[in-house]
Amino acid sequence: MSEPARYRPQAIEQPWQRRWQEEERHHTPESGEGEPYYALSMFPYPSGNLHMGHVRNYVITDVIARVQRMRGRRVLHPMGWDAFGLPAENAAIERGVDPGAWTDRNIAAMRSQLQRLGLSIDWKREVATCHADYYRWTQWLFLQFLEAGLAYRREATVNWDPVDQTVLANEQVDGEGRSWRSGALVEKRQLRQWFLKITAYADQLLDDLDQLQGWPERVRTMQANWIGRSSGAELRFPVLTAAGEPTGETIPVFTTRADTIHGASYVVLAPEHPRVAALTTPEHQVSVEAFCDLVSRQSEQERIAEDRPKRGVPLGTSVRNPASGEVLPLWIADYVLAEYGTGAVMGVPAHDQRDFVFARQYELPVRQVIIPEGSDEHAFEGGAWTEPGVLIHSGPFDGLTSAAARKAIAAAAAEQGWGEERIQYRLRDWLISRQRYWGCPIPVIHCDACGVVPVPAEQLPVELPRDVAFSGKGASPLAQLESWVNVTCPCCGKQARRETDTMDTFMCSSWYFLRYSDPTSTTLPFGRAAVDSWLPVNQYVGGIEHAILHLLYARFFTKVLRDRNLLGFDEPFSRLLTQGMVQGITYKNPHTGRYIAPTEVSDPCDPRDPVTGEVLEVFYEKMSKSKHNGVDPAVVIDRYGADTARMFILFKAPPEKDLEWDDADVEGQFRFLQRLWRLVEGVLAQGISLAAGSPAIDPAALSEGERELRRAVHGAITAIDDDLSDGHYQFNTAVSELMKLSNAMAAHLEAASQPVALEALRTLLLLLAPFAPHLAEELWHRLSGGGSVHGQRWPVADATALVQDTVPLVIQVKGKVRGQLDVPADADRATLEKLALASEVAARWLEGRAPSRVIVVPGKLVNLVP
RNA sequence: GGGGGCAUGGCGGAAUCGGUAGACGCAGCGGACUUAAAAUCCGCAGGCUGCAAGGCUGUGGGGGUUCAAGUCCCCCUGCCCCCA
Repeated sequence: MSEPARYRPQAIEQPWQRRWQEEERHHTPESGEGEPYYALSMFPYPSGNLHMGHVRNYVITDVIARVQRMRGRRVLHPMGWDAFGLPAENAAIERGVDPGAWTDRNIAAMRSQLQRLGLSIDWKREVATCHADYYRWTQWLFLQFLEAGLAYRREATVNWDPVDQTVLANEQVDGEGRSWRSGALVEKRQLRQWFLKITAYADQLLDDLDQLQGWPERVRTMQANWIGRSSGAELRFPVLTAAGEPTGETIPVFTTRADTIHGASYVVLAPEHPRVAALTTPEHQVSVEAFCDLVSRQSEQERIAEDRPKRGVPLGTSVRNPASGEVLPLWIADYVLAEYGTGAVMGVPAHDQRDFVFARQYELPVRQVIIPEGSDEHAFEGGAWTEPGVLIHSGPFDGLTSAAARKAIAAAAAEQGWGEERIQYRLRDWLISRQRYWGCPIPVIHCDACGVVPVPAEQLPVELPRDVAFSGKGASPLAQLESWVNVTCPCCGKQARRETDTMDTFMCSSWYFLRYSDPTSTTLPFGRAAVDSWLPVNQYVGGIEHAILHLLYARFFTKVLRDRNLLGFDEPFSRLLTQGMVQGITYKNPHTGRYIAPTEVSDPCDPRDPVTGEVLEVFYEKMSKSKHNGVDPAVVIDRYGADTARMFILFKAPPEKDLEWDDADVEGQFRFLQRLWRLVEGVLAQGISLAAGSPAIDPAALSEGERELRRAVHGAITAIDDDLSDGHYQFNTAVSELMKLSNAMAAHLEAASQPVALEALRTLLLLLAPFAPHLAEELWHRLSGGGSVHGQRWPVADATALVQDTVPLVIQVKGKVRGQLDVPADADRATLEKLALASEVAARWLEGRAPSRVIVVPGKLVNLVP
């Protein structure tokens, strides 16, 4: 007899991948039987290197897609590339390569790495946001926003690198406010930029979170907090002349604590507030300008952190408290932000901690107007009293509770014309302008005569020019390219200039999931029928780092496009799974702070610095180059095959949790697949084949071992169905069920009759197929299964196979387990009680006394309480 | 500072509705096979105690509800995330 073939994934995986591709096995059925199912992974940035986080993401989605196919659904499982962004432009600046060519090379490299994982992706629907046939429609959608009045331009603050003379993205500014490239201290500059009016949808984005029951609670909470709806009042403080007469101008402030207005002892504007210069008296001009200059160099984080000192200067002008009539000084301070609310607040030191700190610093009066309910005035050693209470020193409002006073004061303000109730959001409009080359050009033209003119739809796309010089300095490369900038106005035909800003890449990723439904459309970004039939996405899978921005923007786009009649649903993603990080074992020298590569650690049980011999810290952290703790998926696949990598990553941790990469566990997973291979080799040697189909099983004629095997088979189906049910995916326990089934088969298969053995083998391979698609296919083929294992129907559990004659019954005495009894599975409560009382255990522990109480849980236990 | 989450063997993790804690795997130990090793197969395994049967104890700590608590309630400690 010849040596049985060994499991060599390297020999079977690529041939099957090629064959699946030839058979177009993963193409999306546009019509036919079965409900549509849309399984989607967040698309990657094409860095050129696939990392383990990607692998985890795409394998999870792939298992879901494969199971749904076997359950008879028509599955859309696409992939694409979030392909605009800074790295390509940096490569251009540093190495002179063309960003487009660089990106395309990376896409090709990552696509082939992804394909090695055996993912059931329909590559015919691939999109790349940097290709003109895609960004043409990003531009078209921008024009929809413009037409709807949801895109507008205004002055906003940008990070300005004074050395490179260029605008920086927030990510390019480090924690100390320095440019990542030049190291210069970054300045704030005002620039006219494009915004999308996401605040117009704030209420819907908040309210519709209730529809998203298939999303993790914490993601919904994070979005709700980000939107930050708060109800309060806008109150207007009249500006006074030096002589104390009203000028007619008022300063509007937003507050959630209108009840404290009588405690206001000053009013503060943000340093960027547009009225600052006009409201500064000549003698304060120098100090105000100096202060504004200082603040412009601070990050927002520094400005509003509660533990930082608050700084400010007076403008010299006074305002009148509209409630008390009192004259108050007008200040500017770093802790007030121009972007939030009205860019002005009333300072109430007694009842707001930041105002309190500020008032102490500048010796402004602290006046208490709220006291704790049922108490006297209290002293302020600790700081402000910020809880609600009862009003004092508040004229007609004395004695009201905070809640009642907020209503009453807002009502009085409305009646007297100095304010009204108002809803305020923390959410700000979305700044989409980037002064960068490698992004989607904003399709508008600036004409001296006609103003902002949208590029006519038939002239789209506005293509990125290819003949560009990248210096990394000065204005965006687009703005420096006169031949591109100078155009004629589509309206009047006169000389005009192109918009040179490109879009935030979040624009491109806010609709790619819609494009997959109709990826080749040349008349619209997607057809209405196609988008409505595939969406909303049944299951979206991606990292928690996108919990706020990407998911919020995608929801916003969906709602706007719905209102433009381009699609017919409210929310894009029905279910969301946020997978955890993949962490690598990390060695660090606690004294030098240096990270040591695992290959340099000679003894992992006693890890020491290879140079100094010091004992190293060992922990798990997100894989990254700088920490030398990364594991290359390609290396793992080369060594063990894609199936082992897939199985390991699914088995090692539940999907939402962080996963600690462990080579020994990978090895263990490989051993499991080898055992399956040997199991099948063993039955092949006996001449067993699946070609005969599924011969009938006579339940009455089964041996005890056969019945046990069938219990394992159908128990596995039941358990895995449960583990893979919508919204509570537990791939780790599903894999462990496969292991249990394989263990049971190893014990009972040889002695089993052919029909029972065939049922077990068939089921094992079907259940394995979504997890280890190559091995399942190969074994299916070797057993002459006929067709592809991936074209088979998901198995259905036979409940009668799970039935047992006797079941173990636990005997408890006063809640403690004292013994076990085999009892008939169908015994009723009275019988169980009788059997328990008659047991040896009862006799021993009750010592002849009758129990005062007996609790019977059929199928589980009897608890005897003395 | 506010909001949310988590804490189970040496390790990763299981455990429907409160009902046998530790499934499955890794590492470990013992045995078989082998000249030997690897691979493979069989077995053991929370801790303490006992020759054994067994007993006691045990899900970060403390209290509570219950016949019964990893699971529910209150307090505390530690870690993580988000917003400040």
